Amino acid sequence: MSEHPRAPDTPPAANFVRELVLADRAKGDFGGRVQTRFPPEPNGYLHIGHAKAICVDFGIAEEFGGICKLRFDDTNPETEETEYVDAIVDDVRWLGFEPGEPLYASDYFEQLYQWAEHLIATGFAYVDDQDAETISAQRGGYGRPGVESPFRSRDVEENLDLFRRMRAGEFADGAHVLRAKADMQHDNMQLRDPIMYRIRHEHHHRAGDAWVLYPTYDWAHGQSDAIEGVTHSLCSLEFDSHRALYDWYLEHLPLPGDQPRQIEFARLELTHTVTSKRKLRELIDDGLVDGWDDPRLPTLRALRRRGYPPSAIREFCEFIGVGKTNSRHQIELLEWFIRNQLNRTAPRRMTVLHPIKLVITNWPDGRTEMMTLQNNPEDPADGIRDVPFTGELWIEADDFMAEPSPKYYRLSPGSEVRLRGAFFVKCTGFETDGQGRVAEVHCTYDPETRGGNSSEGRKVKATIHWVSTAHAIDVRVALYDRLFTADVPGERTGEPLDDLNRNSKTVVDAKAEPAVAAAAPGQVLQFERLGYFAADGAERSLFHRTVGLKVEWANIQKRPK
RNA sequence: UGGGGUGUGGUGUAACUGGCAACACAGCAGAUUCUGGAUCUGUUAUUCAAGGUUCGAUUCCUUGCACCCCAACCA
Repeated sequence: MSEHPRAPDTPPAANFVRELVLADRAKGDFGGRVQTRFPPEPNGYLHIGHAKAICVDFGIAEEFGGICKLRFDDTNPETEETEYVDAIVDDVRWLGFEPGEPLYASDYFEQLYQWAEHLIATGFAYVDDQDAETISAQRGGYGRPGVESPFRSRDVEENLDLFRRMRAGEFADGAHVLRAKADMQHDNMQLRDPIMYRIRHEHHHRAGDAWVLYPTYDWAHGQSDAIEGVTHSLCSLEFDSHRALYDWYLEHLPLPGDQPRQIEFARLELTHTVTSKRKLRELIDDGLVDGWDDPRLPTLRALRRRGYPPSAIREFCEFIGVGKTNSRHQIELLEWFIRNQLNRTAPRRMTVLHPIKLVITNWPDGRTEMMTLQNNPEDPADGIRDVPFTGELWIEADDFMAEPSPKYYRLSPGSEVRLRGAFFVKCTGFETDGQGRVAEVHCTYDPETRGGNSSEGRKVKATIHWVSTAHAIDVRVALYDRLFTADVPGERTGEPLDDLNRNSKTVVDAKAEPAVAAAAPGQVLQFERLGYFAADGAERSLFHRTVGLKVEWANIQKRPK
């Protein structure tokens, strides 16, 4: 792992979860043990928001010498699939954590059932015959008490009988539910006799057809924690009001060990993107992006394809900390961590995205010379390579201006620049095509500057990249812009898609130096002066722009004259 | 409408449980540079509001205000 931007000997940033765990240990709770879990529902792919949760869940456990397990919260057979299970395990591992053998809430269905009977027997649960609408209406509202179900006083024997027959499959979906007998007057709506079981004649991705009775999240979650020996059950803020119910269930059960503690923290949100499963799915289903691994998406699969190093994502997550404040981090900060990492590790190559021809008029006809360039000036250990140089090169269209604006110090008539690692060249003229666009730039080179330095100490203000036209290889480069133009997609209208950037992807045909052909699938290169680019995992010669370099020039142009 | 949570520069996060409000990103200025990158130096800017307690309040008290979550047989 690379070094953290924080000074190495400063203690880890304060973090309220860490402090709560510390306090529990000081009290001797849980026998000093720390165990957490990462509990995704296998109904979609993991995204950057999950990455933070994973870092927190695994991170806290690791920090205290405890363990963290991956548990699938697969209590709803309608939406869950094995495909997602495999992808999630894979993503967790890619991020850099060892999920071990995954656990499944569905493996606890029998124990959950037994505990449900225990609750019935002790008078804390009952079978309700009413439909969802009626139950919802009886629940009351904010500031209005609920009214009790007419089935609430059903006796234990009848409840037990009905519940067993529910399990046996005697009833249709929705005919009965099992409810906790808590408090219909409670200020916290979660405690107004919540549903524990619903009947679903549905195939389960793991349990198969063994059950028609499925536990709800609230009934399954804390109990699963208890079964596994979880000590600290970390979840996101919206479950705050569920904590009372989490505790209620646990307090009414003969637990095998200590009662786990739920702690809520703020999830990660980023500007210019969305993480809701519904929106993500919509983008894909409507063909607005090319699939779950489209590099514009915040899914882990997409970020991986785009070339984001997992270690940089982890550093980012550690850096932003853990708190209870709802907030949205600027995507620029994440990108800073990505660049910071890649700058040290990505080999440099030259690729011209928008080529125009540069002709060196005093270069000997037909001559090729090999220029030696460092693979990474930030890491001399990365070695050197030879790049073929000739009298006809591709250079970036942006690197020439027929009428240079103030402060522009690349190529323009009469100016001299350095061709990276090669020679100084002086512009002597240019040709335009029929529409007045620059088609070809002419220059002369100074043979005394071979390697890129003038012997008499002459300086140039700019260095540009180049590719010999005779040796260039053709590559396709996908340039990505923000998927959403607004910081907070949907903030104005309530509909994120209203802020969709319709031009978030541009694919250009580019010219690259020969060494680019050797890029391994997934490898990230720095195309000099342009940014970082990841070789596609499947399509050779396709590169995805991971992130651009910072462009000072853009700021210069923005400044008032 | 009842309950719960949260408010610190432009953004995000800290401040040893009352003692000079700090760090990072972004911005600006300069140095340096064979990437207008990176690096280095400097710099602008912050405690939701109003009261109170106190020698002293981001921290404690009171009252407001703003935002988020909760009335799925989703998680």
